Amino acid sequence: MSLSNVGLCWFRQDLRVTDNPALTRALQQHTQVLCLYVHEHPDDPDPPASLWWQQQALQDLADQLQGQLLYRTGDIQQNLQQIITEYSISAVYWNRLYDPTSIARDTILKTWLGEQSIQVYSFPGQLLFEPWELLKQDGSPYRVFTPFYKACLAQGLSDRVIPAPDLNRLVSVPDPGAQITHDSPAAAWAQAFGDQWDPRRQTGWNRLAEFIAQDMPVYHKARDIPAADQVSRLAPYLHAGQLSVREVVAATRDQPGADTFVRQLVWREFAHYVLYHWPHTLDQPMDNRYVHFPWRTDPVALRAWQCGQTGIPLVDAGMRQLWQTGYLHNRLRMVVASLLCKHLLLDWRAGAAWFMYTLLDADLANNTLGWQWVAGSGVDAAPYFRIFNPVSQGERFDADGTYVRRWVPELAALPNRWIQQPWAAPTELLTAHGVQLGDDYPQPIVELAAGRRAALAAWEQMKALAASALIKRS
DNA sequence: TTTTGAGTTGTTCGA
DNA sequence: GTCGAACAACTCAAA
Repeated sequence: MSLSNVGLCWFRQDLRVTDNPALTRALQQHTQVLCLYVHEHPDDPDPPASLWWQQQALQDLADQLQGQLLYRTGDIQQNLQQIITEYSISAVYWNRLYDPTSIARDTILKTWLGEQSIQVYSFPGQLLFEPWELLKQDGSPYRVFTPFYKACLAQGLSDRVIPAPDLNRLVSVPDPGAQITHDSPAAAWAQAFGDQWDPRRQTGWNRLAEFIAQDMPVYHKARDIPAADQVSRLAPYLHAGQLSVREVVAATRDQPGADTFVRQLVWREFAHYVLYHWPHTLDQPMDNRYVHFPWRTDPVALRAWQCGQTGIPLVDAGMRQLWQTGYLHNRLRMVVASLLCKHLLLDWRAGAAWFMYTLLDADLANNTLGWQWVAGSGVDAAPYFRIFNPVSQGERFDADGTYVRRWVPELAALPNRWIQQPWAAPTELLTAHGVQLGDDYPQPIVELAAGRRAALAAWEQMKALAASALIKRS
């Protein structure tokens, strides 16, 4: 096989052919293009749920490339070195990522490739705006969502989508029909995902059309009702880059309800923007005072939360939905996170790690922003006094208990009056409906009013500690 | 330059 | 039962 003028398109979180600037440009510049994916950390003994999605998405991408996707595992630099020689690569193309680990890696690779006279071209593919494009008048980055959102709208949300290129000049790879082999989460766990989700791009695209027609017109209200499930469910497709955010914006443009939905897409944008400008927020609070927050360590409570055994029905329903489906409705993400950080005073980073492990859409930037928001330590965070009461939330957003009954079947027989707070129900009523608290269903792990007071007290304590630390320093 | 008002997602208390 | 106020501190943009 003679190869000349070969470009390498390195796929990362852009597992698509349409609206893929790196792939399109590589095909414009080269007579032949090699498509590559490298799974950098194989042999993870306990892979997260999102690896299941990634594996399926890769297989789907390989199908779209008529099998011509070179799949490798292990160190990226070593793989590139070998591939460059083997395939006579003269230039490398990729779409940019904005998390600190990827930036550090890509920077090193760019220098290293340059030293070998290999051209490197990187492109904007993951976001609507490059994070350094949107700044305040004074040249510094936005810290508040709404001004950021307005700035995005003022710039105009691009809906220019690059059509799928002609793929008949891809380099043939050995064994193109081979399955993408990947370490995947435990078989039984993955099985449950397969029952719920189809990670192929076309399915995501179909879901988008369905969402726009059926759900987006009422999205502003219905998105808060977890049982209604009238949300897009596109996050995993967006995270893997099977759909580009520009495609989604373009499809929703001028359709009823688009404003509210696009605002959510801008939140995704803001999350990546914040992580780019303040990479330390990955595990450090944006608000310095929170360095002094008195987080507790309580593995038993953390485990109860993870397993959906807190004895608080709405929270347990959410945590079970998360574990069983790799997905959690947005409102429940807030409710369960608030219970962990506020009532239980457990470190948001423990909750964030669990979400990253269990969510099929596990996205570092979105997850970090969300948790810091709930904890109160982040950019434009929830005020300290906003403590979600899972009973009130249940009565407001799951008034007929549909969602709780779906995921906490042991309580299904209880009347609406008590479904959100079985501990308050008369014992004889519980007995009559076959519920023995502490036996069929746990006693609540925390008394909600006391937990709220403890959270407010912890906040006062943090303030005092932060103030005295400030005095000591000055 | 200074001031002002608003800022994703809530709860409780008291009138 | 309903309703408004209070709950910090800071950022940002417009007036």
